[in-house]
Amino acid sequence: MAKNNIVSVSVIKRLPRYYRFLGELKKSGIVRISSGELSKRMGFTASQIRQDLNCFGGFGQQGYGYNVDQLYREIGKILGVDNDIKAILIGAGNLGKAIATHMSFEQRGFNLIGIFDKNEALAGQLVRNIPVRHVSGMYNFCRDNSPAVAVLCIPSESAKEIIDELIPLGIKGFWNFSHYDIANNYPDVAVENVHLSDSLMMLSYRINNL
Amino acid sequence: MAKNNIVSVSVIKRLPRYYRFLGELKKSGIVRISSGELSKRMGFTASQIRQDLNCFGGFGQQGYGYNVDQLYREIGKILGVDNDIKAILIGAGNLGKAIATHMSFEQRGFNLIGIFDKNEALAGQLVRNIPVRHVSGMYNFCRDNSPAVAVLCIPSESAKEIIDELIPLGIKGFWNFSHYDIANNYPDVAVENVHLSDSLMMLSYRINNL
DNA sequence: AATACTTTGTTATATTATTGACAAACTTAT
DNA sequence: ATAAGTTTGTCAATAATATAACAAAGTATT
Repeated sequence: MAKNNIVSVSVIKRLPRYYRFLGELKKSGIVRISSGELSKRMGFTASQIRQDLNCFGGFGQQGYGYNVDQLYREIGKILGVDNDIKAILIGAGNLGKAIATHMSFEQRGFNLIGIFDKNEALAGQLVRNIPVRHVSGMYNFCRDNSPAVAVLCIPSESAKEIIDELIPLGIKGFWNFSHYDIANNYPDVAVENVHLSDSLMMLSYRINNL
Repeated sequence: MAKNNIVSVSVIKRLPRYYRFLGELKKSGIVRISSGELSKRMGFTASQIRQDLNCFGGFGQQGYGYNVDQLYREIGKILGVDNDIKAILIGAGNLGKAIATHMSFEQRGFNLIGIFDKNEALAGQLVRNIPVRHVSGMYNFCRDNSPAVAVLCIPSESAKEIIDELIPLGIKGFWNFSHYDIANNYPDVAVENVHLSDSLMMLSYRINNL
């Protein structure tokens, strides 16, 4: 009973959080939950929860609520956690290495298949059992393996150049940790900017205004 | 001419981005800019830019626009980039080490003074020239150095315990990379949740819905 | 089987955020 | 000094988002 209406970003942003909380509930052995109870635990209003979920279909049942396991899997499906999207990571500095080793890519529907850096000295080094390659090999690698996503852990100066190289190679999504703002003007390309510095500055603002 | 009205989060979220773009403009040697020109470069409407800036004061001048350097410094002041907030980091795993070495804390108003981990084996190891300490020493360290911010790079299981230990020790802000959702129910504590997994899942959603 | 209770899906309302419009104030050029 | 051209700050209009309200459809209990 999935609805084909365009779902607003405000709703999409909350989906991973639902997924996280439902995962916790599952672990606790809770099998059913009402929007009211979820509301108390998550800090959203029950009304918002029901409305959010209804963007994708009627997963609940009157008088009963939602089945935790079913809802968990439905949201997982919406978020594509069972996909197997091939991804490459560019920039094997501190952050790049940490993202490569720290993130559970498989659990989120991704498969990290290649790591690149412009520094020749890093070539051959293993990160998460993946050999770091020099960026000069990126073209051939993409042609042969056709990854769909690029994780950018590079300085902002290199960003535009790398992006312009990757899009013709078929990259459909960027997970961007660089300081550079990827303009959302590439058609049919998904962009998720992380901007850790922005986040830190917002914390700074909030502390100064407590 | 600063306004004391409560500024909405939607506005606050855009401030670091303004700061970033103004920094770039400064580097390019541009000394004045109109909201219209900024609008083209940043992808916000000119109206929004003017309204955002006016939450904090009238920084512009009719017929002229905004002075890039002045505006840059004003926003910097609002974001507290010249502060010297003492911070500690907990969790010296892959991500913790990367955040410690990668982030320009000083440029954002922070001063990283201590790193802690529950793993005894890491104790003494230098990260960004700061020795990793065992978490058992956190109490004394905070009493003696009174940091105001804690960067959490720990597993979600440990999060609640660590938070409950740190708040009585005077921590006023959390930069939270753990999977745990810090409820915003601690009075006078600022929280900035990063949730990289959520971000990755949103990218997944977007790619699946291109 | 009937009644009381729960809880959803959905529509209506309220709130918040963004965009548009324009007078007032300044700049620049003549 | 004057006139023409910019561009802000602000108010008004529109759009987006979140909350509240409630009938319909179920569950649980007797």
